[in-house]
Amino acid sequence: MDWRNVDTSNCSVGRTLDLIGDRWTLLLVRELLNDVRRFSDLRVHLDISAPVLSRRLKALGLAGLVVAVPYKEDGSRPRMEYELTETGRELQVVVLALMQFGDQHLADPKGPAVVLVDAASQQRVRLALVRPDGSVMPPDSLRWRKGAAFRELPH
Amino acid sequence: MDWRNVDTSNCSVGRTLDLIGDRWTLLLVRELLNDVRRFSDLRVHLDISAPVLSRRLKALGLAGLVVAVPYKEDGSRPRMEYELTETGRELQVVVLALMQFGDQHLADPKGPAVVLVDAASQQRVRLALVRPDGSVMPPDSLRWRKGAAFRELPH
DNA sequence: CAGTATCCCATATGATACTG
DNA sequence: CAGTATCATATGGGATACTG
Repeated sequence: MDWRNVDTSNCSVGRTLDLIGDRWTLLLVRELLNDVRRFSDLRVHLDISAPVLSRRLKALGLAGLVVAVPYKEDGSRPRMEYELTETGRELQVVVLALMQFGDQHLADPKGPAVVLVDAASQQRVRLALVRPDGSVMPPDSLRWRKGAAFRELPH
Repeated sequence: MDWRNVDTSNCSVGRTLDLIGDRWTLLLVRELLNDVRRFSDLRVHLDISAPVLSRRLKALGLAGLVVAVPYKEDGSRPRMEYELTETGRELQVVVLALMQFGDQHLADPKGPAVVLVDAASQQRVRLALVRPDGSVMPPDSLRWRKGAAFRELPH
């Protein structure tokens, strides 16, 4: 398959980048994955301006990745907490991929700031390519093939 | 671990986003991973303007992710081909993560345009979290723990 | 044709000031 | 305090015109 003839207007990489390909969204997702849910916590921890945070949350809501759920503390007005939807939580793989690349190639010489572990075994885990039977595949034997919605480039 | 106290200025997610977190770079990496290597091929296939393509290639070169190697066709002046370095090729995991999310949640109802297969077995493959022994872990039992370069947030 | 320099514009961001 | 409206600015992108 010559990739130059693939109609990439239909490619999931580009579609996903349209959704989350700005400087803040994935950092925001990282926070939400780690249960930072309140506007002011997000604002302070990300060091993001309030208007931008507000807009990003709305955009993610519109895309169905985040929902606002009200909570109430004694004596104060109800406020909102923001949490990832099931779909939004699946962005985890993107955040982890960024983290894995950064840890390997841009990291602090001392090592990673954060490591990923399996809650059950406490072993460190990583992203890898796996076959349907669950076996791990070497990254260089990956091939891209035409899928159901494949389109040749017109002309 | 309360993530609100983590000093995220040292986080690999953010560091990687600084490097490739714009709307073009990862699409460019997708092309390079698929052996589209020439300036004009990249320009046409991505539908990107020449100045931007030029700037992105330079930036990626500076970051050590891409190198320009000269080639010569009979009768014409030598030109450049752009290819990913070993480090650059490791961005594959990021591109695949975007693709996997998009295929699952933003895709054409007909299915994915492109599928990933293992060259040896021709089986479809996917990104998953695996333990050191190569066994696959369920995504919801993932935990983030302090790593060697962990820093608490001042104050 | 391969690539770059220049200029212009769209968009994203932050500061500030505001509302409930 | 939780958020939003408004505005100024920075950054990234494209059009055009240029060089070798």
